[in-house]
Parts: sequence; structure tokens; C-alpha cells
Amino acid sequence: MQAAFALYGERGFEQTTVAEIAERAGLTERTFFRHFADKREVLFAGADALQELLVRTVANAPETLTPIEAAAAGLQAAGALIQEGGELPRQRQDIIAASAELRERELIKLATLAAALADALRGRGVEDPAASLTAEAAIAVFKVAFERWVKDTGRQDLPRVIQASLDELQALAAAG
Amino acid sequence: MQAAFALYGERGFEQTTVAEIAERAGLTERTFFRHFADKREVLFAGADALQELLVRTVANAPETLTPIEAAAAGLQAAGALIQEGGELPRQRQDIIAASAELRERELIKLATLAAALADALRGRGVEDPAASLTAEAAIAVFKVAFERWVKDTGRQDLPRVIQASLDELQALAAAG
DNA sequence: TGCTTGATGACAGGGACTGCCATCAGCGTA
DNA sequence: TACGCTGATGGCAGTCCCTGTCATCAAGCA
Repeated sequence: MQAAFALYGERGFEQTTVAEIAERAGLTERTFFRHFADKREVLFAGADALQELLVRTVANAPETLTPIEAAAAGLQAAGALIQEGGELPRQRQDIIAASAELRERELIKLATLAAALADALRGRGVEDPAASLTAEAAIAVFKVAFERWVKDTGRQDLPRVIQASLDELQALAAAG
Repeated sequence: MQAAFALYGERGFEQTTVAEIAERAGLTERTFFRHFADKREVLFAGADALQELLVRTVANAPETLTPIEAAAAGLQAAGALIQEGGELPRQRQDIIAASAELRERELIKLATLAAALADALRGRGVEDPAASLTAEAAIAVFKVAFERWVKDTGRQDLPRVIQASLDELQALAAAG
């Protein structure tokens, strides 16, 4: 992982071969593919933990919360976890933004997150399509908020940016 | 395109080689790659036209419409265009749903659509992050509505499903 | 007739990924 | 201690996606 991160950062994702990563890590190419399903997956190793936290937070949120509030609680928790990574998430995002292939992979991770969130909402008794809609909209808010947070040089609080984005979307929905 | 569609449908996307597609089409592999950037792109040839229609509809919508209403108009137009395809969109979606690679590609097409929609909204004077949020939420609504429409055996009207989904999200937002 | 242009074929090659078998260290057990 | 098991790794062959390059060839035009 460290070797891959370094090389992707230095010369870009597409310009890095798996053989080079393996060499820097002191392993063979074959061993790399035993640890990671493919060349991109290295950058998304933490996605499972994030999803688990999101789902758990939503499941354990007070019953009195509306679907959107429950989803929001999950997003905040996820945002807080990301923020713990310090500068790493931003570096990671730079690498991803520079490669179409990696952006594809990121999107499917977010879609998986949305599906898991919808599941968690259904677990709270939310019916479809409300569960799917809430989940997809929540992930959309997360996307926009995260993007803003990454670009932001002032190091704002990510959970706060998420909440602000959600509030703004609700205002737009009310006006539209 | 016809050869690819047929083969992807018959034996699945991953189990089809480009050589086979080329052979059935009476061409060489090299020629295939002159027409399509990669093996997946065959299934997304109509994406450009869809995006252009979406953007044009939003740009030409009455100035009095709110951002969400303008976005909704664009989605409706896109939905109507898809519906013209008859059974093809559903077959296409079956193929895509069966392959993780293809789902990735579809997601990036939707993300591109969202970016274009956000641009169109900015062209109407909508500021960021309102433009991005509206666009992402709109595409989320489109995703859910399209999915429901594809699964639906009663052949509902796609624009109508889109409108219903949007209404439901607005109700959820108001309640949350 | 000769020239240009666009589409295609042919070929070599790089790089991602997989399947298969060999090796080898650690570890429990007789 | 010797033995066997297991999990991680190396090595290697092979498939397939995709690209660069050059040759060919038909269509249109001067």
C-alpha cells in the first residue's frame, strides 16, 4: 500500500506498473494480486470500515429520527472518520481525481455505500422507494460536501460541511 | 454494436472477447478499437445525445422555474428519449447489471451527466453549491426512478416515474 | 492518370490479471 | 526430534485488453 501510494503520487496511476509497486515493496507481482483484487483497489482499502461505521451509526440512531436525520447521522460519523486521516484523504483524492479509471472505482464504492445506507434505513422500517431515495440523496450530499472539503484550504470541519450541504439541499427542495 | 450487444446478451460481458465481436461483425479487433475507446463503451454510445438533450432542455426552460423545476424538466426530457428506445434500454440494463465493470462505467456516465447538469444550472444563474447539490440530487432521483422503471413489468411512463420520485424526495426533505 | 484522404488490415508489444505448481517458514502433534 | 499441516510467497505460462506503427485499398478529386 505504501509503495503504491508513493508511486501513484509520484508519476501518476496510469504510468505506474504493478511490477514497479511490487519491486518497491520487495514482493512479486503475483503477491500484489493476492492482496488486492486489482491495481485500483489499493486506494480503497478503507472503504469497508467506512461503510460499516455508516451502517452501524444509522442502525443505532434514535428511533425518533426521520430517515433523513438518521442518514445525516451516518454521514457525520463517516465524515468524522475521514477527517481523522489528516492529510492522507486529500492526497488520496488528488490521485483519484487525476485518473478516470480511479474515479470510476470511487463512484462504485459510493454506490455501494448508498445501497448499504438504503438497507440500513429499511432496517429502521423505512419503505421503498423512500429508503433508496433518501440514501441516494444523502450520498449525493456527501459527495458534494467531501469535494468542497477537499478543495478547501481552510481545513473546515467535514461533518459541519456535510450538515451545511444537507441543510442547503433541504432549502432547495422546499423552494422547488 | 449489434454484434457486441448480441454476444454480451448471449454469454455475458466478461465472457465475450473483442476478437469474437470483431469476427461476428466481419471486422478485425483493431477496427473495433477505432470505433470504441474500449470494450465497454459500445453500450454507452447514446450517452452523448442524452446529455445534450438534458442540457438543452435545462438551458431553454422558462426563467421562472426554480433550479429543481428546471432540472426536473431536463430529466423528463431525458426520460422520454430513453422510453423511445422501447425494449432496448431494458436489455441494455440487464447486460450492465450483470457486470461490475459495466456498472462502473454507467456510474461515471451518470456523474458526467450530473456535472453537465450543474453547468447548465449555473448557466441559469444558480450559484454553487446550490447548482452541484441540485444536479447531484436530480441525478440520484433519476437513478432510482430509472431502476424502478426497468424492473417494472407494467410499462409505466418513465417521465411520470421520475416526477413521482422527485415529489417523494421533496416530501422526505420537508419532513426531515 | 495521379494525388489525397479515410477506413481498414496486419503485426508486434506492453501491461493487467489468472491458474497452476513448487517452495518454505511457522506451528502443532506424536 | 521428526512429521505433517497450513498459509504466504515465488515462478511461470498464458489470456485478453489495448496501443503504436506501417501497409493497403477504395473513393473522390484535380
